[in-house]
Amino acid sequence: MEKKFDEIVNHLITSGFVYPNSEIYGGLSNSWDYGPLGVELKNNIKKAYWKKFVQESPTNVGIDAAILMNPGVWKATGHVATFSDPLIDCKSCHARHRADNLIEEQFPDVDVHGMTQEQMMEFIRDNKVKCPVCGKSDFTDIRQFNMMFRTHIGVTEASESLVYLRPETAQGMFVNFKNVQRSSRKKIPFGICAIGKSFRNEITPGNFIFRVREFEQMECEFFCKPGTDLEWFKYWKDYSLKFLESLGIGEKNLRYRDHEPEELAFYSKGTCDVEYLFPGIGWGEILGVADRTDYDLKRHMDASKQSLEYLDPETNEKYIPYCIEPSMGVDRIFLMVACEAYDVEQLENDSRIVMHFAPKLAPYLATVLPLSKEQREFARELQLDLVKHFSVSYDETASIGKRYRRQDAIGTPFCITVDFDTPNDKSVTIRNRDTMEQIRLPISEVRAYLEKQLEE
RNA sequence: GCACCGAUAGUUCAGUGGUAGAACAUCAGCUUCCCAAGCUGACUAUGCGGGUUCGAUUCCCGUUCGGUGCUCCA
Repeated sequence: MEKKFDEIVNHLITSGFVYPNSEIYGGLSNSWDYGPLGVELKNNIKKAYWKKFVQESPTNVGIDAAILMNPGVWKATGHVATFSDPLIDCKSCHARHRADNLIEEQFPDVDVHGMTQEQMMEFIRDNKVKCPVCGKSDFTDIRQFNMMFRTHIGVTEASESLVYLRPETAQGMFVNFKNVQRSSRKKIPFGICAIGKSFRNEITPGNFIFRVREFEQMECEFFCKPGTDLEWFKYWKDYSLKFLESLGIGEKNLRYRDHEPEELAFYSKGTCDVEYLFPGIGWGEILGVADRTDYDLKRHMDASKQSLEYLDPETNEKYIPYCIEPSMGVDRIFLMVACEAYDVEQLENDSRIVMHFAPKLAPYLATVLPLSKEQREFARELQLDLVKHFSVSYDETASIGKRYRRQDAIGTPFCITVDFDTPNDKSVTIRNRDTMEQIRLPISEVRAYLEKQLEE
């Protein structure tokens, strides 16, 4: 059955995965909260990332850097200057344009990049640059849209205390390059990973949690010797794609997309996205692997006057490492996993929603259900025993069939039923959501069984 | 940011310038017990703020949120 994006969103909102932010006050645009099920799923995604990129990687280590950083960081990287667009509106038809693009398109010989905002405005006025939509030349002033959120340290709002909410976690890794290298005694090549919130004042957010202003990133800055960057680029590209596949995403719904030279970010020599085919929306970026070269470390060296060079102990060579960055959005992976898992099963007279999460991602790995309330004690005891090791819920209301369906709708892979025989044979029935198979297992073996399912 | 469209229980949908209905869901009781059974009952809604009016959920204005298109996407 064809999946509909709106229905998936609706299911996520009504069943406790995601809520509209500050809803009782009318909400805050493009802000979402994660509910009881959502936070479990999200944590499981992050756990899977950490396992794959840090714990199972012989080269990588992790850090957790602060959201607020010395503003010098963002001046050095070019984010303060470049991370903003000079936008201009046509007074006649209200179309919005980028001032630099307008000039570039109509006067290809002019070097817009060297122009200040005032110079661009002057140029547009003097040369009667036209609005490509209506052809008139009547524009508002240029307004800078800096995408970095600002706040202040201290109680006074003096400009000296201006700080930014980080627009990417990456810089926490770059500025800690030396600390990590020294304290962990890592040799090039090695990587630093982090999971954390980033903030961007997007002009046009939308599509549920796909593009939001506050989001969570999982990034890795992998440092290698200049000249080896291309092969590492390919390595992390493949590694990242395999990671997504390990979350249960079908191969046919994933693809690589190389960035064209003109769409490359200001720091990047080459970028390749991995995209997912969202139902009803189309291909959307899930992660990007970028060759950031030595751009960041070099900028930080220049600005901080600190050496971030690496001394190769074998060759006694000194160099600034190149950096390959696989970067992905937790919220986008969340949405992708939910879309992939969502399924509407047609039955004879009605239908039911089934979320086919991989066991390691499911909000609840299992639930314990007493067949009738007579088995309540046994069932509770088993559940309390299992929650020491897994996320396991309990439900005793309504018929057993209805309870199975509830668990299907939130993607619980295993239902453990305590029945009339359990007190005698000390066994329970485990139902598999995907195969619908039921097996009878002694209570003492349930834990090992679930353990095994998690590994697969 | 601009233009257009929309907003009624948790969900899907009725309806009305004069007491807002249903189904499903949820909860409780009875009953049954391995895939949404049944019966009885309970809970819950006109996004927010103004205006017109004797009276507005309904008409008008603003706003918020969402959707679509444009623009943008480091």
